[in-house]
Amino acid sequence: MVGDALANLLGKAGWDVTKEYYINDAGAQVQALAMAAWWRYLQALLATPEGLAAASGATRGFAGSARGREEFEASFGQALQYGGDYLVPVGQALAAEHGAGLLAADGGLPDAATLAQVRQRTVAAMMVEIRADLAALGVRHDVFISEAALVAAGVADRAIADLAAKGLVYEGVLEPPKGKTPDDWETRPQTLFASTRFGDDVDRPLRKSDGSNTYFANDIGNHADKLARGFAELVQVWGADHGGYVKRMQAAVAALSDGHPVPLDVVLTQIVKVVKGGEPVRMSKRAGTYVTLADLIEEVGRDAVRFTMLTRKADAQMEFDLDKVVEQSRENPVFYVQYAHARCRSVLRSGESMADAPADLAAAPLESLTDAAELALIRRLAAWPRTVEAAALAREPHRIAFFLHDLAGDFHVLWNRGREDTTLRFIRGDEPEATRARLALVAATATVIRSGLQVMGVTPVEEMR
RNA sequence: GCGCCCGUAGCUCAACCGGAUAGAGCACCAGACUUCGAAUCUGGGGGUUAGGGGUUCAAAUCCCUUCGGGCGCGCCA
Repeated sequence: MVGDALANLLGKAGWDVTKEYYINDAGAQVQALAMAAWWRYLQALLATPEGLAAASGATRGFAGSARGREEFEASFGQALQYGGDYLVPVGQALAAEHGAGLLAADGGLPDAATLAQVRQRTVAAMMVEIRADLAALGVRHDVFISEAALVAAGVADRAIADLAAKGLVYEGVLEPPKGKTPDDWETRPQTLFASTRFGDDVDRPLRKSDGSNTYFANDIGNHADKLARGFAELVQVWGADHGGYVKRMQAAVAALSDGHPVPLDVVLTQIVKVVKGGEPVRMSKRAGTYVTLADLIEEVGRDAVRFTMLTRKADAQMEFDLDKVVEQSRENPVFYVQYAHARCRSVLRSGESMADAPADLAAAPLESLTDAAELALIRRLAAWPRTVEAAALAREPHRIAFFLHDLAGDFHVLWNRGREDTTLRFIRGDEPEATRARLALVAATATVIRSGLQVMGVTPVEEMR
């Protein structure tokens, strides 16, 4: 959400923005995920007579068991890292699509090619879920980048070769971290990137002991790819748990883009702590307290979720109290702003339906707008371009939310002044020129609110009902 | 042990990256609907900006320190 709003904000401020999503579909973690999916595949397959008939070797032993996680690990001598139910449908799909075709000939574990097939299917299924969540949030990306595809295309290796050509890659030994030395620490030479030359605290490994790339190495490829596509500035939005990762990536980008430096800004967002009635909510399906983004959006609505999330600095620790958000959904500031917009539109509709509806509001003379409340609103509107620019430069979309709240407040005040003093109403039959000026002011207010809500990805409603 | 982020009203958060009396919302109290829609408005109580020290004409903001919270610290992603 922060990235989406920030991209919108930069676009509003005049940048030509491309929103990209990096899919971490390579590495040991994903390999482990694929293995778990294969386990689910066996469960689905062996539930059929054909599947049972095709089983041999270790698979046969597994077929005769309760087919749980422990039985799988015992039969194949393979530890599973993922036990969640969410891979069950993936396993069923694999069984339906391939039948017994994904079984190993010797009845053991699948070979590399088969596992790669499973991995691809699994990642695709996960991405369907992620895209659904993104869509529910109203987040759209222009580009999806696959880590595995970049690696396969040799992008990461070329980027590292580029760094090596600059003399920034060497074989070396890292000191163990002070204080808490891991039990299994053993000193060994590694392929390192000299990130300390660009302000990092220590040099960082590029290869694992088995020779494959670290996550960092592949991510260097990811950034090299962005540089190659000619972006003048890079902005990343990461969770706060990646804070220690910022310096090394900035070092890598600085090294890759020397000669034509491209800045890399990293916006860190704190993990949202979900709270219900003062107690932290555990993400546990078993305890029945599992809370997904989809649940949240369904309960309070997309606009309220987005506005609440975006009405705070990204790097502040925050609590999201479910009870309060649901209970206060009526009092949520988002409705305050949307109500102001709806009132603007209501007035403008009335203006248009007048017998002698004033035309060409943009050219209306504004001298008649002299009331303190009118001037306050005008001043606020005049600050809009500056606010957008400052918020964009600071990478702080939350400033837009606060601006909109203040702007809506100014408008509501003016509206209520008109209830006490009828000469301050927007539409006055006896004063066509004053009406024209005020409708111009209302139109400008509506335009700015609409523009700001667009940045936040919140709907500017025509009426509240 | 080291590094990064943070600590502001009872609660959730602001404060235009050194400026004037630190502001909103929620909650609480008291008022305003024969209105272009009261999902709004008006007024009120509530702060030693975690504590201490320093720099400055000026500090929530910068520096030091103590306390408290979050995150991170090779072959995870």
